[in-house]
Amino acid sequence: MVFPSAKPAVTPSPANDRSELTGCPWHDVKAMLRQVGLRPTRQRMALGWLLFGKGDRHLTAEMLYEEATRAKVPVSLATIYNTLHQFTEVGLLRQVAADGSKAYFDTNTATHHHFFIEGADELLDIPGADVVVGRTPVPPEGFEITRVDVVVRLRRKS
Amino acid sequence: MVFPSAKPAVTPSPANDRSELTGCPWHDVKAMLRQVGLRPTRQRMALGWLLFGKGDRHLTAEMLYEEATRAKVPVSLATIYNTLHQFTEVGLLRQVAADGSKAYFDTNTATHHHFFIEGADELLDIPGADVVVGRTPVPPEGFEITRVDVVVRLRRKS
DNA sequence: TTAGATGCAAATGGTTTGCATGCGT
DNA sequence: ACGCATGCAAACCATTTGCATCTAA
Repeated sequence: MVFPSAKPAVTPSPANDRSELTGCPWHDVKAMLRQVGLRPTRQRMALGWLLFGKGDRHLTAEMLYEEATRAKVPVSLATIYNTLHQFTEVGLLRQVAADGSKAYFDTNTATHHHFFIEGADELLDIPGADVVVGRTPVPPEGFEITRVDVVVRLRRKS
Repeated sequence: MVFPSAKPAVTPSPANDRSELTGCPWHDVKAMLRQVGLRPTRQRMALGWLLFGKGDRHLTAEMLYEEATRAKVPVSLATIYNTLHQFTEVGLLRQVAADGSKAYFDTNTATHHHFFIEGADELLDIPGADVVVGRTPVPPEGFEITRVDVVVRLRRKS
């Protein structure tokens, strides 16, 4: 898995500025794609709609693929991966390495952290500033911090 | 990748109690294996020696495999994986999901966190209590925290 | 002797790639 | 029309599994 988190966004305008959004999903998604410099194609529109149409979500490629299929949107898995990565590069999504085996994509790109439910492999946002990283550690000489990931692993109480 | 972190150790005795260790690597490893209830076989001895013979380390299966090969220790990759997981189950190692693509095994099983150097895919211990998780978040009803993982992602300064 | 350990090779699962075809602009 | 997007299948990589063979107790 490659984290493109350090790459510059395609456009200089902040990808999270959704001020243009009106409430009409199709118009919104098209505007959003234009804003970040991605061609509003059929499948990108549909995936954007699925991803951003219902609040904050944590999805794997496979999940989104099934959802698209269920919604009768014809998309190949390869395109799902492409789209997920492109959206991540422009800052519409954030990739999370919770469990090592698969990549999760979070529609919430604000700074926040996660619960990870072992076994169920489910990812949950930790509300608010519920985890305070007290003192940010000093990086080694010559390095700078790109991100701090906190994953609180959970298991069902016995 | 499956985290066996919730599994009980094979023996009730604390796996990290290395009080029996003397300084002689071979004797030490044998004692360590006996202590956790694992048969001291040729390859487990060799791998234990490679893993614990030189301070705290962060290894992937592939790295350990190459190291063993270089050291003229005949081991198959499958055995490397088996051994790494067994050692983890008994608490001699800790599995870290830094980058999502491969599993790292840390010989330091004490509570601590990591730097992850993007690109180089290198894992470093964050010294001391250099990251303080201020307020541990309240887990959802019915769940308990098994572990808190903090990964500070780094990139070379421009 | 015998349960457990090992090695090999094949199977898996998630993800990526190459290339011919399709579709926005 | 042009060039980026898409779909498909094959390629990839880390990891796991099945099974025959070995080996520590």
